Amino acid sequence: MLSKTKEHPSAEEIYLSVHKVYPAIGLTTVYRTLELLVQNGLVFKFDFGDGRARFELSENPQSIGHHHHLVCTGCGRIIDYTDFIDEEIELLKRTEKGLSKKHHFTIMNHLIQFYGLCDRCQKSR
Amino acid sequence: MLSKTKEHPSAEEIYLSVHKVYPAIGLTTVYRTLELLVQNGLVFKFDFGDGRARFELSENPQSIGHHHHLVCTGCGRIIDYTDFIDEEIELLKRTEKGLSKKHHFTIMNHLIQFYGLCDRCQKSR
DNA sequence: CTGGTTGCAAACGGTTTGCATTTTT
DNA sequence: AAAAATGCAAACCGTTTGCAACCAG
Repeated sequence: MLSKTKEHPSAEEIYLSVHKVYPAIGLTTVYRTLELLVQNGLVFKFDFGDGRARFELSENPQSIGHHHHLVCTGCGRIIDYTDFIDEEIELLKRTEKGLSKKHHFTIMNHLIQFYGLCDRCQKSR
Repeated sequence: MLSKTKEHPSAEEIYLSVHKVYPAIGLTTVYRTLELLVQNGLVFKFDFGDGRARFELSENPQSIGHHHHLVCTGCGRIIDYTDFIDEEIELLKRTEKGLSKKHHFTIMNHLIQFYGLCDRCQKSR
């Protein structure tokens, strides 16, 4: 029913792609369905601060599901990085385990973002 | 000019508190000023996915400026945690250094969020 | 006089909601 | 027939923008 068309599709992008297959479906239904899926942990909802929510299926193999970004606070550019992931994952696993136990949370995903200024924005000041 | 009234105040909360001191100021000016400050790296802008942006001064001593949260995807509850921070900081410092060099980013802050279901939301399903 | 800052009100854009209709059981 | 799901249009709400008034140099 939900095809994975993009890395982090927005609700509207999901609507458009689903609409191709089921032209009868409306944007409202997409929103309502997404809300359900998110509440049941089947889909994750992220917010990169660009005004629209992003969604992603959580059925991925473990190796995926890491959301590590560099966000430029000057121009809003977002860079996905994959460096140092191994070390990070190792620590994150431990941290998740500890946090789950202590706060009685079932952790299903995580988001790591570094904020700063990209090369372009550093020069332009 | 900007008083630090809360951990992560929204634009409107900032407006209200500034407005008490300078009743002449308008919400628009707050937004415009915040945008400037964010672009110059003096203030950080976060998004917890609740529809409004959150801001925080970046003039803090280094030990602060860590934004580590547990976010419940069921009910939206946000828990600030401080466990495992030391280990994380150690890794983050290394990661930041590497990323800065490789992507020519000046990293000034970071955000770590774990998504999952809190104890309440696990039961209610 | 010129350029920048401000507040107000209107516009904007993604998301949510009310409600009548359709579908499902 | 009752309950659930759907689409449409309107409402919502945080944020942005156009514009005229105001202020600074």
